[in-house]
Amino acid sequence: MTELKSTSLLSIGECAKRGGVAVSALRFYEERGLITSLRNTGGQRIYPRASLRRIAFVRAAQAVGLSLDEITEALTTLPDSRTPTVADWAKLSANWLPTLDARIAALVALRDNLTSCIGCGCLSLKKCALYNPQDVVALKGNGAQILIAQTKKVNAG
Amino acid sequence: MTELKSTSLLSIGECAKRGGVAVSALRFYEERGLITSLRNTGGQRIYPRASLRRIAFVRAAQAVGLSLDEITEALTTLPDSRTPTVADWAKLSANWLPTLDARIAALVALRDNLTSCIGCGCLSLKKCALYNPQDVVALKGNGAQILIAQTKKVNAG
DNA sequence: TTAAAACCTCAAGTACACTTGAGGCCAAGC
DNA sequence: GCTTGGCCTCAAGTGTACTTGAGGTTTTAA
Repeated sequence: MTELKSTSLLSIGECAKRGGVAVSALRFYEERGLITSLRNTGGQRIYPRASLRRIAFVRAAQAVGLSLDEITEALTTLPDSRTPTVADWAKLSANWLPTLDARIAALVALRDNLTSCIGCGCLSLKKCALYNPQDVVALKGNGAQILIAQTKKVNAG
Repeated sequence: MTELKSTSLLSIGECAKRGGVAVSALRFYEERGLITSLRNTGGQRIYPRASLRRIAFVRAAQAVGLSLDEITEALTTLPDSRTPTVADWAKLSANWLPTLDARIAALVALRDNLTSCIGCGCLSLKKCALYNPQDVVALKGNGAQILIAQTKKVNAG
């Protein structure tokens, strides 16, 4: 119920609600350097409205499959000295397109392989996605590894 | 090295190599009830060749985005009393198609939204994927949250 | 025969992204 | 003024999916 001001300043609770994240997540993001906050005289966090876009970026980037470390790195390319413009954000987001495309392509390939396997009963064939680990491993390669949670390190041995 | 027999029995190391997983992962899968093993006289695990398909299923299911719990549940529908047939596996895999399709659709939607946002500079609009938390939240819903799950960095060798 | 490689169990550790809890301060409404 | 709820910090806990380590046994190759 805290409106703070009718201006563009938000309390952490308001910011969390509007940003679609938990209050604890905002504190965590700040600790990780993903977002920043100002403080009021009582020491409580206040956020300019522009923070919402930054939060939205973080969430969208997570949906694309980036880790918080990667997102942090991406955010460092934003200007420190001024509020980022639409063009700044667009530039960042454009970087996701190849990743997204790759992720989509990998899933489509898996689906198509499954479909053909199921249709033709070829499950025992080497090229079957179900039988050939390489097909699945390929999904983990450069940029798509998020598809399999906790990818282990590949033992070069 | 370890050929055990030229029959269809595999040591855990062989099984891991052929299945594309780590030895420790096989032990972990067994502990979780995802796979089973026999033992030789010395107490070491041996696997029938059919285990490879089960392992492949687990890995493919992970790529689809299922958790180990979900995979365990799916596997319980397989017959206990006999080695699963191609039809058994095909039936299980067919269940993934809707999930896969949904996952693909969500990513495509995100990509298209980004593309149009970037193209038209609409980043401030309510319907922008970058600005509207709901769009991102939808990607996390039921069964798709793995897309946002942990990314562990792979030291590319 | 013997040394190394592979395997065993059990416990603890790792990584990510948060959440929860304890103990206490600040701000708004009645 | 007082209560209530939001907010604060710091530490510890959660869930997933494994990996790593210690200490010891079995198997295999020379």
